[in-house]
Amino acid sequence: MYIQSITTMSKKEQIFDTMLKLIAENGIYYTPMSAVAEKGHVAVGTIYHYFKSKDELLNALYLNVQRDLAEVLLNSVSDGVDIKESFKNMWVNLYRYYIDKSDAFMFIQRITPSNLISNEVKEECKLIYMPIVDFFYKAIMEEVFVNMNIQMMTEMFFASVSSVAQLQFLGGLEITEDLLNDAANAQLKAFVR
Amino acid sequence: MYIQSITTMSKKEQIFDTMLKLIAENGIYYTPMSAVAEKGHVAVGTIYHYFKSKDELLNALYLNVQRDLAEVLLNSVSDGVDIKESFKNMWVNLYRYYIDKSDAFMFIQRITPSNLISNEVKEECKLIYMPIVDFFYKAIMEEVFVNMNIQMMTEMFFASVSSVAQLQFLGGLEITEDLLNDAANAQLKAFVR
Amino acid sequence: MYIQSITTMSKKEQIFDTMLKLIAENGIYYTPMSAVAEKGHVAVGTIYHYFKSKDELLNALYLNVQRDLAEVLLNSVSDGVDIKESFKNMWVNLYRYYIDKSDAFMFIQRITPSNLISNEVKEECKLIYMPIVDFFYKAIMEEVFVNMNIQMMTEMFFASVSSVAQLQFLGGLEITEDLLNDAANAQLKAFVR
Amino acid sequence: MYIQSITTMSKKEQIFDTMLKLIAENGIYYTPMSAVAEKGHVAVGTIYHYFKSKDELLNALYLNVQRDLAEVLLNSVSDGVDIKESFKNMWVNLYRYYIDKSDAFMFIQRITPSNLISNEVKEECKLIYMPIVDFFYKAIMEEVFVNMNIQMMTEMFFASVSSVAQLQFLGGLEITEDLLNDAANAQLKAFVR
DNA sequence: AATGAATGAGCCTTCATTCAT
DNA sequence: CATGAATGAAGGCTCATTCAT
Repeated sequence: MYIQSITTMSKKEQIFDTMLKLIAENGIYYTPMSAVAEKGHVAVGTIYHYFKSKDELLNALYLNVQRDLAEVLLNSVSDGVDIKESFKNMWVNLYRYYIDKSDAFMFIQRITPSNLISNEVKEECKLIYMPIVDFFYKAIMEEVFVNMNIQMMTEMFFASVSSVAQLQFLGGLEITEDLLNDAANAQLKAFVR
Repeated sequence: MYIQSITTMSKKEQIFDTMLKLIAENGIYYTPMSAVAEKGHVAVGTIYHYFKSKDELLNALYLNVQRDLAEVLLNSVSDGVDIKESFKNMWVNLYRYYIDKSDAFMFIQRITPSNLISNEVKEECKLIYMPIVDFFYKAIMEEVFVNMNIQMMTEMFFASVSSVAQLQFLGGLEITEDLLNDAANAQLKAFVR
Repeated sequence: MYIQSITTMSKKEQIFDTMLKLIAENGIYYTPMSAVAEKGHVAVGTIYHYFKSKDELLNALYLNVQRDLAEVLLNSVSDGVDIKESFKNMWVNLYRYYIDKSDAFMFIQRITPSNLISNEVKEECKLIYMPIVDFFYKAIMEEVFVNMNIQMMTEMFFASVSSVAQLQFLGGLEITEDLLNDAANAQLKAFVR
Repeated sequence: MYIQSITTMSKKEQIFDTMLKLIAENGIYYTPMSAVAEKGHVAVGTIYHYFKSKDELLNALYLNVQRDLAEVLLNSVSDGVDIKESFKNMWVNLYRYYIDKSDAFMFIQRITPSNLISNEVKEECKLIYMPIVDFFYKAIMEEVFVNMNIQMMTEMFFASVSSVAQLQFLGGLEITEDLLNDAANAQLKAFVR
C-alpha cells in the first residue's frame, strides 16, 4: 500500500499542480477539466477516477494549500521566541510563501470569494488553523496583544498580508524589504497593547 | 425626450441592480445573462443593446460601485475634522456601506480577483480614489500617520474593512459595535505614529 | 407623385446601394439589417417601412440588378449588326459590367445558389430576359448558331462570362484584353455552326 | 484499434453525409450544427470533438467533395484515348456525378461564392486538380486545343457543366441525352482549334 | 415618413461528466 | 488503473422584426 500510495500520490500531485497553475493563470471558470487533463498529461477519466467532480477536486486542492499555509505559519513561531518577533515572522514568512508560490496565492484569492468550498472543508480548515488561533490567544493572555476578538484578528492578519502580496502581483508596486517591514510593523502595531 | 431618458436610465439601472443581486447570490459564472434578463424583466437583447458584452456590463457595474464607495469615503472626511477621527469615520462608514449594500460588497469581493476588469476601468478607478490618496498624504504630511507607502496603506485599509465585513457575512461572527470599534482602532493604530 | 417618388427612390436607393455593397463584402448572412441601416444612414424601421422583410428587400434588389444586366445585354445588340459581332459585344459588355459593378456581380453570385429568390421574381426575370432569348432564337433561325436548346445556351453564356469574371476577382488572374477576346471567341465558337 | 478506427471513420462519415444533405436542402446558414447532430444521430459535442468549428467542418467537407470530383475527372481520361473523346468523357462524367450526387453539387454551388473556404484548402485543391490542368496542357501542346490560358479554360469548363446541371435541378429543363451531347460538344468546340 | 429601443428565438460553442474498452 | 470518445445541457451573443413615439 505504501508503494501504491506513492504512485497514486504522484498522479494526484500531477493533477493538483496542473490545476493550481491553470487556475492561477486563467481563473477557475476558464480552467476546464479537459485542460487540466491535457496539461497534466492524464486522461480526463483519470481525474474522475481520483475525484468525484470538479468541485471535489477544488476542495481537495484548497485543503492542500491551506495545510501548506498553516505549516508555514506554524514554523514561524517557536515557544521560546518573543511574541512580537514571532508575529512578524509569521507575517513575513506568509508573505514570502505567497510570492514564492504565487500560484497557490492566486488560487486562494480566487476560490475564497466563491461558493465552491464546502462547509466540511471549511471546518477542517478551522482545525488546521487552531495553533494559529492559539498563538493569538497566548499573545492576549500574556498582555502583549490587545484583547480583541481572535477570529477578527486572524482575519485582519491574513487580509493585510494578502493585500500587500496583491500589490506586488497586480498593483505594479515593487515591494522592497523596507516596505515589507513597514507593513509587518504596522500590522503588529495594530494588535499590540 | 427627457421622459425617454428617464426610462432609459431606469432600464440600465434595472439591469445593474439585477446583475449585482444575482452575482452577490450566485457568483459571476452562475449568473447567466439570461437570468439577468429574466429577473430584471428585460429581454436578453435589451441588455446587449446597452452593453456590448457580459464583460462590458461587469466593468460598467464595477465602475458604478467603485464610484459609490469613493463617495462614501469622501463624505466621511471634512477639512476641519481631526484626521484620526476622519480615518475612523472612513473605516466605519465603509464597513456600514458594505453591510447595508451587501450585494455591492459581495460583487466587489468576487470580481476583484478575476481578470475581468479592464485596464481602462482600473485607471479610471485610480482617478476616482485620488481624494482618498490625498487624505493619506495629508495625514503623513501632518505627521499624524507614519511615513509609509500610500498605495500600501490604502490597500491595507480596504483589506481590513473587507475582512471584517467578510466575517460578518460568512464567518458567522456577529460584529457588534464594540467589535467594530476595536477593528477600526486597531487599523488606526497600525498607521499612526 | 413624381416628386415624392424621387424622395422615396432616394431612400430606397440608399438602402439598395448599401445592402449591395455590404453583401458584396461580407455575404448575405453577414449583412444584418442593422448594418444596412447604420451604413445606409437610415433607421431599421425605415427599411421595414419600404420592405416587408429582409427577403423582400433581397428580392427587390435582385430584380433591380437583373434589370440592369438585361439592359446591358440589350444595348449590346442592334438590328443591323452582325450576329457574331453582337454576341461578342454582349459577352464583353456583360463582362465589363461585372468588373465595373463588382458589387452587383458578387451579389448575384452569392444570391443565386440560395433559396431566397421567390418564384414570382424568377418569373419576372424570365420576362426581362425575353429579348436575349429572342436574340439566340434569331441566331439559330438565321443558321448562324447551331440548333441547341436556347435555355441551355443562355445558361452556358452567362456561366462563361461569370467564370472569367470570377477568375479576375478571386482567382488572382489578371484578365487582359487578349484573354478577354480568347474567352469571348471561345464561347462564340461553342455556339456557331 | 483497427475496429475503433473504423468506428471513428463512420462517425465522421455520418457527420459529413448529414451536413452535405442538409446544406443541399436548406443552405449553409439554415443548417445549424444542432440539426446536423440530430439528423446525423450524434451529439453536438461529438461534432466538435472531430471538428474545431462549423467552418472547419465545412472546409473538410469541401475538400472531401473536391477530391471526389477530381477523381471522377481523372478516371475519365486515359493515355491512349483521343483527347477530344477524353474531354467529352470528362464533361459527361462530371455532369453525371453532379446529377447522381446532387447533394455534393448543391453543396459546392452554395459554398463556392461564400468566404468560408480557407486559403489553405484552396491551395490544396489546386494540387488536387493538377492532373486536370495537365490534361489541358497536353491538349494545347498536341495542337488539339487552341492556345488559351489554361486556368481560364478549366474555369469555363467547370462553369459549363455546372450551368447545365443547374438547369436540370432548378431550371425545370429535362436534360436528355441529346441535350447533354449538344452541351458537351459545344464546350468542346469552344476549345478545339 | 422616420426613428431606434425592445424583443426573444435560435445559433455556435463549451465543458462537466459518463462509460465502454 | 487509465483512457478519451461521446454526450447534451447550458451559456454568450446575434439579428430579424415590432411598435410606440
